[in-house]
Amino acid sequence: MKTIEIKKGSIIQRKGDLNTKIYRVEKGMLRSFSIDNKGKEHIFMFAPEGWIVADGADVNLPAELYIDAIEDSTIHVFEKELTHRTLESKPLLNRISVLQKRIIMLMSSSAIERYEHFKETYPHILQRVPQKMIASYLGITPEALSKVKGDKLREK
Amino acid sequence: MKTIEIKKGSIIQRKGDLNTKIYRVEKGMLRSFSIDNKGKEHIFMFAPEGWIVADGADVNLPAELYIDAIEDSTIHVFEKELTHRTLESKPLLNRISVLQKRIIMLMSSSAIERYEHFKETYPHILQRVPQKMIASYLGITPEALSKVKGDKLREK
DNA sequence: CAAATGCATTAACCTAGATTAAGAAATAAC
DNA sequence: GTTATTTCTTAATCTAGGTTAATGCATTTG
Repeated sequence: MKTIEIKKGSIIQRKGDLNTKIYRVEKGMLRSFSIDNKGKEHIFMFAPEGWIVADGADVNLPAELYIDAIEDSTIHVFEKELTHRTLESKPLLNRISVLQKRIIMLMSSSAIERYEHFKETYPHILQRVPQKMIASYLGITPEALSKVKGDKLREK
Repeated sequence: MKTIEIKKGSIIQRKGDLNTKIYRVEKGMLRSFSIDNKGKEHIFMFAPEGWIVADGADVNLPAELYIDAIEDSTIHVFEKELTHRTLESKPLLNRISVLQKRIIMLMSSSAIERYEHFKETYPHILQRVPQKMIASYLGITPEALSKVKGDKLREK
C-alpha cells in the first residue's frame, strides 16, 4: 500500500492504462469517468472520504475509466491482485446492488427524478461538487439540469 | 437446492417479494425486469442456459425486480443465504464489470450503437427473443428500434 | 380451419433533452 | 481589488426517440 497526496485536477488513471489499482480516499474527493467518442465526459462515480474507487473493468484488460481528483486529496493506493484474494463478498454484493439501481434509474426515470433521487441519496456530495458534474453523473447536460430544476420550482 | 420446471410466461419472482433466491437456468430462458410508475417494463437481464439470475438488491430488502420465464424452462433454485458464504469474488467482479459497461453505454451511446453492441455481445440471445424485448433491454421502444435499424440499412 | 393474439414495420406528430449562444454570478488567480 | 476563469442560467432552435395509430405477418388458440 502506498499513500499519495494529489492536487485537485490531477489525473491518476487514464483509459487504456493498466487496470491494477484500487484507490481509497482518505481526504478530498475523486471521481471516475469515461469519455465518449464525441469527447464528452460521463461521470461514473464520486468518491469522497472513506470511499473506494476502482475501474470495475476486467483486471486483465486495459482501464475503461479515467480517475482524477476533484479536490486536493490524500489517497491510499492498493494493488487489486493483492486485495482480491481476501475480498469479502458483502461489499461486492452491495456494489452490485447500487449498480443495478443505477441502471434501472437510467432506463426508467426522467432527468428530474434522477436528480431528486441523487439529492436524497448523496446530499453530502451534492453540496461539494459543481452542478455540471451532477448533471454528468445523471446523464444529462448542465443546461438541462438547470432547466428542469427551474421548471420544478416554478410549478409549485 | 430445488429444481423446478416452468412454462413460458410464469412469473417466479415479483417486486416486493422476499429477495432470498438465486436462479440457475438449466434449460430455456429467464429474464429479470422492472416496471416503472407508468407501467412500462424495462428488461434488466436475459438468462439463457447456464446463466444465473438474481435480484441484485440487498437481501434484507424486498425484491426490486420481476423474474419470469420467456421460454419453457428448467430452473435450479438456491437460497442466497447459503451460497453467499462460499461465494467467490471472481464471478462477482465479472458481474460488476458488465454492469459498469452497461451504465457507460446507457449514458454515452445512441440507441443504434447500443443495439450493435448487443448484437456483437449476445448474438445467441438476439436470435431467441422478440425484438421488442431487445428494445426494452436497450432502453428504447420497439418502434424506435425498428426505425433505427431501418435507417441503418438505408444509409448504406 | 378460422379467429384471436402477438409482433414488426411505417408514418405523423409530440416532447424531453441536446446544442448553441449569450449574459450573469460566483471563484480563483494575480 | 481587479482580472480572468468557471459555473450557472436563460432562451432559441434542433433532434433522437416517444406516442399513437394503422397495416401486414406470424403464431397461437379454440
